[in-house]
Amino acid sequence: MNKPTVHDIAREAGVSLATVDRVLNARPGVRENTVVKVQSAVARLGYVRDTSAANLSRQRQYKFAFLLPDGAGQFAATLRAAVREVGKSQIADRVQMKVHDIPAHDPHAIVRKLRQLAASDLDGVAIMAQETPQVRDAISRLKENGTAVVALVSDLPNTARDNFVGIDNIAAGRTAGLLMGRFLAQNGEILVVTNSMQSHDSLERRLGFDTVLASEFPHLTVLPSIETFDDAGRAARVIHEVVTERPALAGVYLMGLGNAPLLDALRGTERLSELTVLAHELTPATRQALMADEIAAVIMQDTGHLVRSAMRILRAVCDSQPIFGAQERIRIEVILRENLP
Amino acid sequence: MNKPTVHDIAREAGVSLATVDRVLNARPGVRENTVVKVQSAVARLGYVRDTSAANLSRQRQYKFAFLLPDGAGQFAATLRAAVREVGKSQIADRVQMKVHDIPAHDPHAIVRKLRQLAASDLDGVAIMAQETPQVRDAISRLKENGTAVVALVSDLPNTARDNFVGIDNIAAGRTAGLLMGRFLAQNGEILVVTNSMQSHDSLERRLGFDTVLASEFPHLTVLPSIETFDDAGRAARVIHEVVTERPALAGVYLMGLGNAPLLDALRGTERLSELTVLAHELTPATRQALMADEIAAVIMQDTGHLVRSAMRILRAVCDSQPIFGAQERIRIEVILRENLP
DNA sequence: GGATTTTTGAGGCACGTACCTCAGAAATTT
DNA sequence: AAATTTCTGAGGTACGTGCCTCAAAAATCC
Repeated sequence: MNKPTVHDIAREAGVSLATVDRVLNARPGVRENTVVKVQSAVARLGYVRDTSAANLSRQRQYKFAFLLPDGAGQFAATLRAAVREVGKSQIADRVQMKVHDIPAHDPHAIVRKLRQLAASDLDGVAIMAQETPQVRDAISRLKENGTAVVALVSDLPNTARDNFVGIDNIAAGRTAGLLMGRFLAQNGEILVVTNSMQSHDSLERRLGFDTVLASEFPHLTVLPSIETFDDAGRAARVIHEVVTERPALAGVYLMGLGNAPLLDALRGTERLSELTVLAHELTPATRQALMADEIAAVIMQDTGHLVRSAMRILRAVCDSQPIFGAQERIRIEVILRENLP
Repeated sequence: MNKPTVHDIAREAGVSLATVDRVLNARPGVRENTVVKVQSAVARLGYVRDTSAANLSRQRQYKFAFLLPDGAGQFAATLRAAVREVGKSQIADRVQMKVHDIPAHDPHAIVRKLRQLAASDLDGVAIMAQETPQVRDAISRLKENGTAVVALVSDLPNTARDNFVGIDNIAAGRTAGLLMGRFLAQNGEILVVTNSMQSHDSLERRLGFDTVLASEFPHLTVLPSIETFDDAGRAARVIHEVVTERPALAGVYLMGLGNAPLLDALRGTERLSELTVLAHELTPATRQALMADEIAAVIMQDTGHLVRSAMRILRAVCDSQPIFGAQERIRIEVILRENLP
């Protein structure tokens, strides 16, 4: 009752090992008739390719690069750590992962990096970046090169990327909206803050947030989004202005990355304790704010899942195997003070 | 710059392959001095054992059994499905997992099953059961037999089990308490329902729930727990009684398994829409209730993670390797209508 | 029916590790 | 210094699969 091997298949199908091998690896030179015989033997015996042996024999080494923005605060740092972590546990499985920093706001530098990587013998790239024409072109070039590409965290929908690994941002915005509505029973205004409304993510999150609040919690008014453009000073000024000038303010939705300075700015206004604050991504700053009851909830995506999923997808694309989309959907996690991981 | 192999280590350390092998597998017959030489070569070259090749060569087959209660409703069904799912994806990695049904309320039958399993050549057992003296003894016998044992979902703290795989139930109860408190701004009473307060899980969840509500939300009063003892008729009667006789009732916390009949009972009272309901575990029933806005939130543990974690721990115990506790901690997930997976 | 093409069989080497034996070197004891 | 014990080296086989070659068999075409 042992695990069947190719030998067993060969015997069962009444063919030779070579033929079984040809069928299993979809190599040409086997009659349709014989293919069926082998496949039915596979099905009958419940044969499953031993990936250990297969990888060993094939001597395959996957080389993947993770391109992460250098200035995106703690979230990118967590992601970097996750890549290293997953990478360590995967060297035994012949996967090599490397992090490359890219400047967040310099498309040309990103393109230079991508071109440089295209020259090396890379099997796949996971990239977290804003979509610009330059990046689009560079990704097309990578694909022509035969490199697998996935977009990480932020989708690049109009590029040649093979897949997107990240949460559904409309649903994330809807989740934030639902939480905000349930937490705030009284009338009030909601402030929405993001780095930049240029990015797909922010647009989608805002869309989801507004949709839920408008249809189900009409007692809450959502103010126009404030953009910080990664400028802590500017953020502090604008936040201070809104919080002091709007007594009806009841909630704040921090939609993007780089929450630490925004939380500091909110603390500076001395009204933080009366506000219901929602933020994205669990970082040291948001964790601390959660524990101090300054933030009501954090909506996050598990960086470990992100990295592992990206890796699995890159590998599947490299082996031109199908991708199980359902398995690769990244959860939108809601973290409160009491279920902090 | 390729992955170093044992050969490279041997060359680097100036010893033979056999010696490297003896050091790597902690076999006797190597001088301390030489051991150090080999280990430093390993460190220098960054050698990592190729698990594919190792497993292949060692020809190891792990055989694990998952003992799940037969009558625990949809959650157990989900768990069963997860075992099969994970099992399918793991046959390639030489892990064989099998589900065995055990009657939930018959300790003697459980013991019979365990004894029967102890006789077979099993490497590990994951078991979800209530702790009774009989079960305790049976687990001790399994351990003496050299079988790895983990408790699944419900801990068996006073047994010889190697580990517990499941959520921290006090924290889960606290999370429920926090959600209930935040969702309910007005005064009111909370009904808590469980199968049986005999189980560790229910006690711990109730403890966490009460602690948070008492200390932070004193405007809410928690009523004594109602036990259903898996009896749908009884549950419906008691729920109906409480809901109709207590106009101040504002929230319901369904703490245990078997939520479908309880939800039906609540629907029967026609007051469901004014109540804030929290439940555990995502099942078809709770999913549907979430989508219909009958339940405010579900607290769940990912069955896939449970099974995978149990599998990893069983394997680690079999290989007497260390267990990375942090990685194996099961998340307490909060699911709302909008972040349904 | 003969020539040609397609399909199949037999076998071998490789991958990196585990585990075995046996001889010989080195260290230790007598 | 001899005898004994403890280490070490050299070499082998095995695991299951991938991938290759070469010849033989079978099917197809003319």
